[in-house]
Amino acid sequence: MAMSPKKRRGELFSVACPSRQVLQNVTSRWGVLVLVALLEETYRFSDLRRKVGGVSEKMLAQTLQALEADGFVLRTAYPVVPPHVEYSLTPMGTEVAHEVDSLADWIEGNLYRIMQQRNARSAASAP
Amino acid sequence: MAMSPKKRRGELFSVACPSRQVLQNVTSRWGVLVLVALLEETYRFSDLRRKVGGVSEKMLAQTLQALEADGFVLRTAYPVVPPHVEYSLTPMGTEVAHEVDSLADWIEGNLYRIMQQRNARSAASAP
DNA sequence: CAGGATCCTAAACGATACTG
DNA sequence: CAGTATCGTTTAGGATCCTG
Repeated sequence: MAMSPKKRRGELFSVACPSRQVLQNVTSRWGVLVLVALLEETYRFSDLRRKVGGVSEKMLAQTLQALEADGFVLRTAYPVVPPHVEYSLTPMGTEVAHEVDSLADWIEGNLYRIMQQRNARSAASAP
Repeated sequence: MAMSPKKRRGELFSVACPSRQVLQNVTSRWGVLVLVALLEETYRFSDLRRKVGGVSEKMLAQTLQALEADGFVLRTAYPVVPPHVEYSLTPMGTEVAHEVDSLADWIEGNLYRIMQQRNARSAASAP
């Protein structure tokens, strides 16, 4: 793991930075959930759809394709009938997934705190 | 700080999980950039708008309000004319921002790898 | 300067139906 | 089963004008 003594960021704030698209794929509404789910285990399409509550077929397919194109998700299709397709994380995908997982973890772990903050504010502005 | 030895997640996959909304605010297109920017320093509205390339007034205001409601961003208005408003991170905001920053860092640091993966795939599917 | 109000377009999203 | 195709709805997002 590289240790940079200095933060060398600035590209991200540029309109044309390619990182932005990747960031969008990874942090999209369903992208986050798919990555976290696949971190636990390999899933078939339908199982993943059941796992990730609320996702439509279309969005799941779309999300998986984007993540696959970025090299984060590996799609393995077994030539049988009926079709059997498995989705898993690539080594690179596992790395991002850990980052995303860490963020999701923080939020879930601090949800109570966040909610209190929220209530405190609405109470203050609505006496 | 609580130390849970086990991963206690699953709520996140539920359609009604409140974490999802917070996650959306934090990982939204502009939310990420705002958090990372404010991690470096405090910004005024217009300066932040210049810093975050491509954001419109409306979206910046909207993003800041969402992050403020979640208790991540502190809005400080000085009663002078013309108006002077500063945005900074709350202690809690600093914590999430570090998570987000870590993710953004990973992506920027691995962008070359990701792009190569992408090119390798499009070359493979288009001979 | 910091936004709110308004209007409008493009994109995201979801439900359903259909196919290999 | 694992999608694709189509359609209608909703939301995100941007441009512009306006005000304290």
